[in-house]
Amino acid sequence: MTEPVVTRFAPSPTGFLHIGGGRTALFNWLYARRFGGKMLLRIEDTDRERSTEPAIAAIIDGLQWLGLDWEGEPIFQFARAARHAEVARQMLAEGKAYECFATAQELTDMRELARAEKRPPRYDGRWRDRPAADIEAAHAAGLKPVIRLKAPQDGETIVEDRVQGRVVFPNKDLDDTVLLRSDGTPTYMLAVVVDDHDMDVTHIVRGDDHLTNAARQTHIYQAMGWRVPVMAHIPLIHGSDGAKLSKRHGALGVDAYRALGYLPAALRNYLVRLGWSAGDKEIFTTQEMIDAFDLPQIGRSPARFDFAKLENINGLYMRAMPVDELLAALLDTLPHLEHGTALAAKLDDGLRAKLLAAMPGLKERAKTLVELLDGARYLYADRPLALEPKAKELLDGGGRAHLIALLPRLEALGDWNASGAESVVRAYSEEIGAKLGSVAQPLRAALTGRTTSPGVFDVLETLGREESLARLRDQTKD
RNA sequence: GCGACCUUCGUCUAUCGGUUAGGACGGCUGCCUUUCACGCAGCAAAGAGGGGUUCGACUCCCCUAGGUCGCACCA
Repeated sequence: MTEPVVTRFAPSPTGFLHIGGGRTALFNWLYARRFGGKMLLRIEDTDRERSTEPAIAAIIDGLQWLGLDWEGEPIFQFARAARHAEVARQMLAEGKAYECFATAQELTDMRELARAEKRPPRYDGRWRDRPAADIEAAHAAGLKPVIRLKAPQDGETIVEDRVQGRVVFPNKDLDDTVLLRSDGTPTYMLAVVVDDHDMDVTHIVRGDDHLTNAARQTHIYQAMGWRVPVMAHIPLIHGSDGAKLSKRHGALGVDAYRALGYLPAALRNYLVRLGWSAGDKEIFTTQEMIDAFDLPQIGRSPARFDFAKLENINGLYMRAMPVDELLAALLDTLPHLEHGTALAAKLDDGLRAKLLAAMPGLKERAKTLVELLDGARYLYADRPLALEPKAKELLDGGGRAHLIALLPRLEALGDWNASGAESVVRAYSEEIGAKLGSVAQPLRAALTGRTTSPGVFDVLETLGREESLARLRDQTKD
């Protein structure tokens, strides 16, 4: 029996949950699910200057919207500062760490000198082996030291990464990491290691921007005699031009994807295939993802974010979704959609029924909820309808005559439904020897104000007799 | 500057020394059709460059180029 898998998602609340973070969370979540373990959420808020409450709320909201849950309450790293300091002091007592009184100015000079000599900027270890007397003197002078790790100076540190492979770092390239600042607060490097250890994290899955940190953190694990968790550093997501992901590329908060009308299940499906694959399979249910997910299938090269593909997958999900569920998803998302309030304000049982009736025709024509909402506008537009320019042209260019001719025939229609309306319109167009399109298009223009919509006969049916005829009369007047 | 990592169609990817290098998105044709979509059928499109190793390299090794990340008392 192996120990249970514990993964964690550990965002710093200095901004919103962006798309790369969302994917990292998804991978952690999937891995935990796959192996019957759990995912923890840790908010890395030790940077008091930049951490904000709204960011914390946005991250939690983003994860929930994406459908990714975590075990227990979120752990706030800052709240554990005393424990982190305790570990630093323990390392100091054990000689695994030392006090360093180098001033900010000294450190800056050190870096500039290194740069001038074309060496990598690195702390030179000037307090590493100072006699006790020097340290006492510095204390006596009222100086506040940082605690630095006494990292190995020779040999190499090996990170056995499950995605990147065996990565070797010469120890001479890694300097003595600061563990505790001079004000007594822990650094990220210390806090992460202590927390991952205390939380019994077995697998660390994070962006490969942390790969070199992994070597430094390995030193801390070794100094404490703790077992190093399995590491998996996944490549970052890039923008469509291969450069760093920017706003323009999709480096938006996940809440922005909700506002753009993407379904969480579709976004998950898109994200899981960015950097991970299982043969040629493209579409996965959540369960299929869980069953197929594992670390070896994660690629080592960065992927570019592609809105077109996301849109395609979202369209696939929308079309596959039962109409009542899709409608529910649309209505739930209304507060987040740009023109959502217009529909929300008019929503009643009648409109709800019309939306549901129109949904089969609507969902074939939309790739996002935004497009779905837009496509549904004719259902609740106020009379007389504002006509789009092309729709107006259609009526002015001879279409109105057809409406005038059709109006009495439609008024005479017994049962008001799509097939009945179709017979009437077809009979008329045959009578006058016109193509069906030449009659159907003006009809559509008058009924929806547009030149594209679901099938006109379906439009007539869902709109109902009164509304349909009224809209036609509106357009025959002038 | 130093270090690490990456490099298959425009994009996401399959391939785990032997394939006509496959799939998906996007693009283009066509079919369907009352519009727009959907759907269906088809077409074009790739191993960064150069050296090795091998009977045989997309696959292994080296170099070059390009890209990304990292090098804080930030996380």
